[in-house]
Amino acid sequence: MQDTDFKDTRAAFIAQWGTLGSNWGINRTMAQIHAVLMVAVDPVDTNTLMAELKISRGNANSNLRDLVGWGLIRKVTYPGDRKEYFEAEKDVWTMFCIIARERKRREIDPALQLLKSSSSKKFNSKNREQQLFAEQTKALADFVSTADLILNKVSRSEESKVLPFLLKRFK
Amino acid sequence: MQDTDFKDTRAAFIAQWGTLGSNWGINRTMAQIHAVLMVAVDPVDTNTLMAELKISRGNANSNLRDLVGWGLIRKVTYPGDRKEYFEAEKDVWTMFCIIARERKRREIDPALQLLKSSSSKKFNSKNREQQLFAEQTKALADFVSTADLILNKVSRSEESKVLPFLLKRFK
DNA sequence: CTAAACTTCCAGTAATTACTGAAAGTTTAA
DNA sequence: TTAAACTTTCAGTAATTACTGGAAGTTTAG
Repeated sequence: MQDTDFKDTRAAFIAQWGTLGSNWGINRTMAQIHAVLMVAVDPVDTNTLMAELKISRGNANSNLRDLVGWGLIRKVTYPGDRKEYFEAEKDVWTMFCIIARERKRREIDPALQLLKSSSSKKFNSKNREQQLFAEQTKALADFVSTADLILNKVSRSEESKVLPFLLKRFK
Repeated sequence: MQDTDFKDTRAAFIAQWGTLGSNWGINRTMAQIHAVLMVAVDPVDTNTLMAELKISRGNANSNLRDLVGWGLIRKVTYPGDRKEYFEAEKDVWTMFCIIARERKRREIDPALQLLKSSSSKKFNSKNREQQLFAEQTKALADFVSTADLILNKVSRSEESKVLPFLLKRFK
């Protein structure tokens, strides 16, 4: 493959990863930085990212901070070099587990708490509206709890144990 | 439960459902309309939604259209009444399957197509950068394919067959 | 201590996304 | 065929979210 073709392929991948992210509530730039780091042979410094993605220092800095916060990338420093470099977790299963756990913590847990507290109130059983509300929030709470439990457990398992098993069961 | 308390509980639920939606790339209003309809005893008309959520006719109309497009709600009309009413699919498992299938179709499929085409290019095996790119996009493509396959199969199963099984296996 | 090399913060601005409201369109009943 | 009752569209605007760039902060070497 020619270098120019490779550049195009790589650029398309980075762009698409950005789109995917933004469809799932993650900002485009953050997802793109992640994409660049995932396919980088060596750790990359801020200036290089700024140049590659044409973004400002502030933007790069804050998205890098967020990615470190997620645990999807880490800072790397070399002795005698003051610059910070960044490298991504490259193992796809590990990435999946990190994302699953973080989204659980940040979004599912609070929602679940509200669903549980909503559904466990003392409702007026003579009131059809209250009854339906109780039923529906209970059903949602149960579903989310169960899904959460499963995801939780799956994301603590080894890929080699979970995926082959699920595939066999559901393929 | 007093009516005023119930109103608060219901309002908190609707607000939270909106937040949850917006964290997952679905606009707040659309999620809130969905919440209102999920806990509504009878089908609801546009004017009622506009009043409850304090939104304009245009906003209500376009979000209702989108929800119908997702298959999460449907139009209901009554003979001799010109107004359109809307009711939500209330079964939680059915909702989950609808959402899973739609997001697959709209987002996963296109991403997967790019990942597959990226990873299957003829790379220069002497070039370390191209090699890593090939490996990484292949790993992503494989993972997404597998996850997609599983989700696909799960979302076509009956809740009563899937969840108890998964729970038993992973609890 | 001081300056160079770098990182972080943040007020202001740009870009994106969502919403409004009025006008145009549609359907139905008489 | 008309007008009332309703739905849809869309240009303009508001709200939200993301980004820029410079100023302030931090670290390190000499």
